[in-house]
Amino acid sequence: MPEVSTRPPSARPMRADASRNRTRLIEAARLAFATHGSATTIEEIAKAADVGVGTLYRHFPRRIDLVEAVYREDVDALVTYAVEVAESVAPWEGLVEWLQGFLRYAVAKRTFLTELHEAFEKSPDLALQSREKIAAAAGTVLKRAQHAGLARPDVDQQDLMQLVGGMCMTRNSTLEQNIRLLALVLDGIRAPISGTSTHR
Amino acid sequence: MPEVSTRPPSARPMRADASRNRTRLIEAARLAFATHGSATTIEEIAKAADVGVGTLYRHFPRRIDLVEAVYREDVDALVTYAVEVAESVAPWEGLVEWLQGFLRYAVAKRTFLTELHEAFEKSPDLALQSREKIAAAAGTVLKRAQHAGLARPDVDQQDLMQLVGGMCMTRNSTLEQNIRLLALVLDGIRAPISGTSTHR
DNA sequence: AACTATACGGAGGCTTCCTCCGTTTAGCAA
DNA sequence: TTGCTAAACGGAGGAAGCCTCCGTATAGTT
Repeated sequence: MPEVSTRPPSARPMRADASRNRTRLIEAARLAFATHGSATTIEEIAKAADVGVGTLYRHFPRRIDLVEAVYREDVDALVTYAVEVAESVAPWEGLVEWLQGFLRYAVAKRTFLTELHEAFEKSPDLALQSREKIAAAAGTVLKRAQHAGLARPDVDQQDLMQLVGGMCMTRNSTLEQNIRLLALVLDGIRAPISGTSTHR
Repeated sequence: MPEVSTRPPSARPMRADASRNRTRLIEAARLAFATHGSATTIEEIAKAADVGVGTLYRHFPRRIDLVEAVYREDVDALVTYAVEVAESVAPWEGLVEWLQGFLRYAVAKRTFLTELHEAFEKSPDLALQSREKIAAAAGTVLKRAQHAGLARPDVDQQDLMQLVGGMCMTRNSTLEQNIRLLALVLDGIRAPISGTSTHR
């Protein structure tokens, strides 16, 4: 995991101080959002990173750019996790496990998700991009289960994430409740066993 | 539906001008939130109601109080709808119909829901109260289906609304997608038919 | 008609956002 | 090392929204 900037590689590489500040800003933002949610002020982040506001704005012209930088790493982690699961766990169990991992992430990052939700409102693009990545990850594990004949073929990753992602959006949901609801959803997704129903 | 204030009935009734302004403020807020979502400014609402900001703040000290006033009517309508459905439609079909009504509401009010979501963050109380009312409405239709043996008994109204409510929170969901997902959820909720599975 | 509790309005202070531009410095070349 | 300059820094200050405060107006009562 090289400490690399998110700039087009064509241009001259970023100056050392700039690159350093960029990193510190993202870390400061991550901490601040996790602590104060959407009540976080820009100045607060700049201060925590020991940098002037001007510098912050050059790196991240809009608040959402900062949110995105923080979020991107999380999304990548979820994608990686999907690949790992697909390589090491049986199809149906892999699907279940990844979805549970998703729920754990969502609950752990609750405070940050609030900020994220607001960011999505102003710039639908960010929502779209990350949504696609996550959907792709979900697709990885879902399709395996479908090919194995264990999940209904008429459900796609978009639907799945709309459902599972949605239930994380509500503030006062516990991990336990979400896991329980996931089980319900999975009952709806599981391919019907031909012949006798063995529900539960 | 009498045009009544939300004040404790013990005190002297509100002065006529005050009551009138209160009503106008709520209507202005409803329109503004529906149009501009959470970008709505307080001053904008006051102006639309043809009232000074001072007056607005006396009636609704916190932004959220205004949001709540608008929201309360919507919640009440959903509650009423649940009762109507319970009186005139068969148990399972009634459950389905009310939930579809809920989805229609959520999609139609999408812009307002954004504002609502932010309001919930700052004051969890509002979230709780209305959540309970909606859950009660859901309970009305859900319990009928359960008593008729058509819905799994181990699902409660909280879970149901967490699931169905959640999927409305995402910005880019269409009514069609939500209806489709609802069908999926209902498949998970429907009591298993003993003997042969007739899924789909 | 007079009285007063109740309500109104908007100027202004406060906070946060974001831009602009004078100052500093990293990195390079001689 | 020294000098040069493109790149980066920083924070003052204007813009915008939030909310309070208090002098003014009026509904409702006697």
